[in-house]
Amino acid sequence: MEENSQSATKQPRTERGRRTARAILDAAAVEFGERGFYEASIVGITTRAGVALGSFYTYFESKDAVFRALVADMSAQVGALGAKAVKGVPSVLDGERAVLDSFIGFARAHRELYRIVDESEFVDPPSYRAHYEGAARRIRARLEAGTAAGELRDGLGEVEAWALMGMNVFLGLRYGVWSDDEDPSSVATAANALLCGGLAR
Amino acid sequence: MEENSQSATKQPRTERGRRTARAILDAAAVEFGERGFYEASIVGITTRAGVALGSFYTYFESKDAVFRALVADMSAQVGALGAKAVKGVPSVLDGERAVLDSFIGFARAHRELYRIVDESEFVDPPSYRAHYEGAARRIRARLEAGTAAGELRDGLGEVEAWALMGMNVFLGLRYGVWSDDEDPSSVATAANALLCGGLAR
Amino acid sequence: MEENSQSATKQPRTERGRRTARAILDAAAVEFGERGFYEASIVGITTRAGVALGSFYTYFESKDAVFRALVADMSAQVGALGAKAVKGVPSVLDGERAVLDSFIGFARAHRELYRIVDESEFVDPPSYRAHYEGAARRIRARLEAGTAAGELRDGLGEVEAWALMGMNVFLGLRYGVWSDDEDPSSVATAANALLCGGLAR
Amino acid sequence: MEENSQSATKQPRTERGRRTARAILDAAAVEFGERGFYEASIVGITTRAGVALGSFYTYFESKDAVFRALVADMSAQVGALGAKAVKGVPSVLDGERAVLDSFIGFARAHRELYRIVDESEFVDPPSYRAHYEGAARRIRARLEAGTAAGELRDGLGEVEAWALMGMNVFLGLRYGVWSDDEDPSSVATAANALLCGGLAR
DNA sequence: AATGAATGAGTGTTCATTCAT
DNA sequence: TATGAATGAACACTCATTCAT
Repeated sequence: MEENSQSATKQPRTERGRRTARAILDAAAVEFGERGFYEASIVGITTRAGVALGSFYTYFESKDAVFRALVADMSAQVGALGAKAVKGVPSVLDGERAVLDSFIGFARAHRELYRIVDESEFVDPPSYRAHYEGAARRIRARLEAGTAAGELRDGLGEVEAWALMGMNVFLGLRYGVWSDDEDPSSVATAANALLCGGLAR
Repeated sequence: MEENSQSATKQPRTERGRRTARAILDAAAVEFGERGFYEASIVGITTRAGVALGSFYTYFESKDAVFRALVADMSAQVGALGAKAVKGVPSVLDGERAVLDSFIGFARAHRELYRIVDESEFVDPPSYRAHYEGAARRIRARLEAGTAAGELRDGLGEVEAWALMGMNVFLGLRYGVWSDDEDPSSVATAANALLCGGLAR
Repeated sequence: MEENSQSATKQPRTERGRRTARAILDAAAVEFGERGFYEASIVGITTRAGVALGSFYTYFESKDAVFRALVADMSAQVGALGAKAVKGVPSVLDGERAVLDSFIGFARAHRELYRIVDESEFVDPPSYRAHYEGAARRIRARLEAGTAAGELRDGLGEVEAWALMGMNVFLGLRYGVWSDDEDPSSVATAANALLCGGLAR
Repeated sequence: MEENSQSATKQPRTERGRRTARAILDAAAVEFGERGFYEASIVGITTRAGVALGSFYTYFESKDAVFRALVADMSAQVGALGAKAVKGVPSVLDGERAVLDSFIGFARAHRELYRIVDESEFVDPPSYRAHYEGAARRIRARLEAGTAAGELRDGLGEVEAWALMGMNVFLGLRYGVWSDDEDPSSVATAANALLCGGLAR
């Protein structure tokens, strides 16, 4: 749980409060990840967190509010992950491979990611849009930097960013969440070949 | 609504029954599309369909059952759409462009598509997997045919199919459902350039 | 239960439905009368009515809605009672005595009256105002008719109507609801003497 | 807030404690007056009082207890008000006019009076009875004194006391709490005319 | 086939009260 | 004394599903 989950939460004023709030947020990630937003229940969350039902409402406005906090948090984690992956990699294309590689690994370690982020399309559409528009913006910035640096061709923009994001998301689902038996870096390499030179002979 | 929605439905025996069942299924598509599975209600569906609440259960086992029928139906429509788009197009790459082009148009005309198909990830995971695995299989078959025909390079397989599918899905969301102001064929052309030769200079 | 309780209720379409709705409304009068609005519960009502919890919501929007319906109903009953009491009595002062007499009797027979009408001051102030403003209006009309007929003195208006209403309400509470041991007509006679000639020697 | 609110309160031992207790009691009057007993909350009270939630229980047993303390307090204030109004007025009838006059003024200045006293009918019936039985007793004593003094006729008793009290209560509600646009003394004069000589021509 | 009344399990949320600090 | 975190009982309301007509 990173540090940007303050939205819609009632800030704890003591250390003990901080621990409780954290326990609830972590438990919520597990509960939502396992059962989905609608099947999840507040008692389910508080039971997992080992606190009383009422304590939930000491720290969160509502079921929706924790969910939103969680989406925002995961969104931030994914963003940070990408930034870290490209850090220090001079080639944009290599950087994108690293991004996908680490993303697949992350999806494996956080199988709740898709359950939560994707369900925000139904629970809180603004969160969903914010997540994907933010990710697309970051990818686009990287592509444009690649063009500026002479590594990538001209004219790259939003369409290419969304195409690349779509690739990553589906490969993360298929090879991160749905199965463990492919090596993330082979998948990333294969996808990267497409980015580098396309599919044509 | 196409004709393959028999799964989990109780087949009507009279013409009147057929009309009622159809009215309910169409209404369900609207209700689920507008409100999502969990917010949708059976009364909402029957009210839209102009029939009594009880009539719903004359034709469908349960709320889940209509939903599954709907997903299967849309999945089939999308499949048929792709098949139609590539029909008679000799080049695989051109075919893929046509697929994306028509898919964006379809998403615009059927904004409920994503609301329904994507939500099956939470409502009925098998439907969701079936939808995407089926689509990936069809794309893969086309790519392999391209390789066999000498148009595409060797070694294309599942990864490329999923990458391509992810591109299409996200471009359909971004340029089909979320906004109308780009020309589908320009989007398809830009994405196709990526497929043809990648992003590198 | 009189016939003006349609407000905020979902009208039953069958005879069976009508019976159920009536049973719920009657049970609500008992429950609210015994426990007060806030201590009363919907299960308490439906249990008394011998129907399932859900059936409550088939006929009433909410807990507030039944309560409002009940207040309106009782208000109408009290109004009708007064009209009936003065009917055919030529003297206004005699009529007012008859009104109080029958009102005390009514309060005895319907001990829930005060619990319900008075609590509307807190649950639904508009209902409360409507009840008392309506009653005051009717009393005032009778007083003015008395003046016009030469029986009562000039200048009688709202103040006298409210004064008279206050008397009746408190005597109804004291001698109707709180104790049975005074004869309603003696009370009414004593109060009427005050109306006729005041308290002075 | 007068000084007789000790019932069911835990007496503060320090000056600081006394201030806190007073702040809470005053805040409770406002909270109950604005929101009614059931909608009022302890946090609402402590927030208004500017103290921590827990401090409430340092000075009061329970929510009911503050409420009872408040009712007792207001009851005493109203009683004192009446005593003061008749003080030094030789005529009982003039005294009663003065009582009503000052009572309407008091109701204007303390709009929470009715909200609190009347709601005790539902929250704590003994408080309610005590309030009205006490007031009736005092009125009755004044009337009997009037009879003894030869100013009022014989046979005045409980019925007349309750009648008079009912008048006052409803006129206080109508012209004190619900509207400001009548002059309290005109209202009191009109009501007094009724007491003096009745309504007949 | 069609209708709509009846059912009751399920759950989010509130809030008085307790208690460790 | 003062604080505010923790507790959990209680309840209104929803809605999928059943079933008598």
